[in-house]
Amino acid sequence: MLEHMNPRTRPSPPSHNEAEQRRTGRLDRQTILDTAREIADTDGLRALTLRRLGRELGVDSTAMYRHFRDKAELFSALVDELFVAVPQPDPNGTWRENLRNLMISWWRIYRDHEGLSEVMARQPDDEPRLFHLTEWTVRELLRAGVPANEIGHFHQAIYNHTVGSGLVAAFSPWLTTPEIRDEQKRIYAALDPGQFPSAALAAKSLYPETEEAYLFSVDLLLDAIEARAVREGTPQDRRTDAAG
Amino acid sequence: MLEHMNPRTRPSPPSHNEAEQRRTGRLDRQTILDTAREIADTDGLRALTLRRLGRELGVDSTAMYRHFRDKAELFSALVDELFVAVPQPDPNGTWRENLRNLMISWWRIYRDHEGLSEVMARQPDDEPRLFHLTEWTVRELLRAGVPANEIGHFHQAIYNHTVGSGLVAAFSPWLTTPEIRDEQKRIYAALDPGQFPSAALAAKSLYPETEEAYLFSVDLLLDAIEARAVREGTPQDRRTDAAG
DNA sequence: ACGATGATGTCAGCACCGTTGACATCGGCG
DNA sequence: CGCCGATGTCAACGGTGCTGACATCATCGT
Repeated sequence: MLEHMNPRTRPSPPSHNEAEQRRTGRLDRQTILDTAREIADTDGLRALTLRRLGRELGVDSTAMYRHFRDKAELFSALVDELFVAVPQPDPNGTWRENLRNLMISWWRIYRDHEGLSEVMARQPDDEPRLFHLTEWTVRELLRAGVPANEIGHFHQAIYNHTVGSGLVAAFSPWLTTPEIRDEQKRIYAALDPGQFPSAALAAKSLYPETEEAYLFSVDLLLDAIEARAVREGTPQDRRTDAAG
Repeated sequence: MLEHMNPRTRPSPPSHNEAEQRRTGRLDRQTILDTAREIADTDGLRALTLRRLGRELGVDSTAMYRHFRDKAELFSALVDELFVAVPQPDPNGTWRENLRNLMISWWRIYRDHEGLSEVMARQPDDEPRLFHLTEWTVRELLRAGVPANEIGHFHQAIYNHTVGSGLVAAFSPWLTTPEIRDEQKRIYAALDPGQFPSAALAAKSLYPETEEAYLFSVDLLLDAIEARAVREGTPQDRRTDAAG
């Protein structure tokens, strides 16, 4: 499969001394990744081009090919880095606290890196990072009392809501940028009550602050999970052993 | 603002006779839109280029500029068309039925047009179509008993979940394509139970069928909304008058 | 009937994109 | 010292959205 790599890319030192710096060029996988992330965070995904990256690094636009097979591999490494920001659940926390914290820190990665959210969401689910996220989510669901054979639906609901809300926020400046939110509020307040009575009535409450709204929806979902888990599975909170 | 349009684009006949066909060229806004949607549905968003569109229509790649100011306007018209597929809520239905149907048909648009889902999500919220969707959602929430000043959070939860799940599905072939789903199931079943005990335990239930999983999450969310609405607002189901 | 007019499609070409093959450089090692 | 491999550069390819100049051609007022 990977026996004949791109001869251009010879990424890692052939397991020489590990900590040894490849003092070869001014370029460096990590430097490239840092700059790339900065560009994406600042100016969005479309601005993250190899030419821009090269300009930013004072290097030719094709120099990156010595460190990454192609742009896709660069993206992959980029999001791998981001997901380390999701902390391991606290073994002493309740399942609900842990699930809540998981959903929040996960979502915050999307919020903090809007430009890369699309790339994160497209990253396939067989990466080690995502294995951990799944493991943690499933563990807490089991602790909540969800039967093992129903975990999939609950897990999917959480995944969809978390990643989905992250994507929506990243794609919807009118939900996240305060000035645009205010503008939208004004638009809805000025709606014709004859045509849109309900929206006009609730106009003042529409377009709430982004994180506050997400936290609300997380608690909403956790309420439902709790109710279902109690109804369908073992009600009490169990320790980490999930052998039931 | 629009006083001096792109001289190239002279889109609508100057309100001549309305139903009169502009028998001018072989091209036509509607024909372009149909072909564009077909390309996006078949081969994805990246395949939808002006050159491909022109080739498909037997026309130069720049001919579309006579009917759309630019590609963004074409996209905008494209998604405007798609949202008509969300049917108006049944006045005789309960709020829960109506909200459920709304969330399902909305989501199905994303599922049925994966290639355009990204474009749909980026579409700003001040389009007439979205006004209607907001109006309908808010109306049902009011009927559910949610107080007007808390509608925003509930509405945002529904919007995030619906659009978010649609985006996730569109971005995650490993969740939607049956063969890839099975492959993923196998990967999780073969996980090291020492390292990922919970995930290994629930492996068989992970990666459920896409629509079934979404329906589950919808009911989950509606459960929570119902519980909260009853707790915080007027419990009973009211008729369409939202003047409370 | 006819010529003006304006709508529509075509063409060449711009700047930008990711990517490749050939080349220059340069440092460390035998 | 001299090799050689790793790294960066250069020119170029085919792709993208888009523009200005041009050609065509139906319609309409005279």
